[in-house]
Amino acid sequence: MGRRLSRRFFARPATEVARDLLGTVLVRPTPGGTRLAARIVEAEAYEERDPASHSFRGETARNAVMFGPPGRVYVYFTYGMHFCMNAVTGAEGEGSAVLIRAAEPLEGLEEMAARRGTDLVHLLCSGPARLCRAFDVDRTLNGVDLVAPGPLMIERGRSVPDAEVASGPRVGIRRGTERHWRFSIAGNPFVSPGRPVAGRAPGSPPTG
DNA sequence: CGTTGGATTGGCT
DNA sequence: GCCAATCCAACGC
Repeated sequence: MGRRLSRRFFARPATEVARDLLGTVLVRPTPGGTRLAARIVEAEAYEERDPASHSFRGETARNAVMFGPPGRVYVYFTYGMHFCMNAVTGAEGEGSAVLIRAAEPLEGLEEMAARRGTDLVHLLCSGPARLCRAFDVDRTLNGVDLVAPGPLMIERGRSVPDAEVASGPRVGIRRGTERHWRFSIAGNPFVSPGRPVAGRAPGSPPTG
């Protein structure tokens, strides 16, 4: 069992937290008694004054957790069927967070596979909604503290050197595409496939 | 109060 | 490559 990240780790700008979350370990003791764990390989930063962020137009019932203390999980529902999870960052009162997009399964793969309906390891947690599905994360976990013992935590892992960090435009957004706030471990096979971002020049290189 | 479209995914052409 | 699935927050009237 690793050591949990500190509150101070999350009390920084989302861009720094997103980059530093690479290599850390998402841990989920499930109600059934299994421990699920996966190493984060891809994350995106969303700041308050960021047209792509849910917090851009101020606090609402949906995004309230984003404006709360750092280190909690903000879970949202989208496309009528999917959940995605974020780690809240920055100071309390500031609406910023990091979307956790993909992870490399480490423990509890059998349970993840059952929940995901596939045995293919590279499809278990490679995508924000896939990750939530594999980890049984839904809106009932919204607001859970990631730095305290509980149903969802993030623990220290092997740190990832700058040379292994890739960055590029965030996935699936229409505004704020000029901010290259998607961070991933370069070449890691568990990074999500994503989708091309509108407005990119034809033939521009992949963003890793 | 009605409309719109989304930080996605998987299945089909 | 295209599109349906399926809910609901945000926004406009």
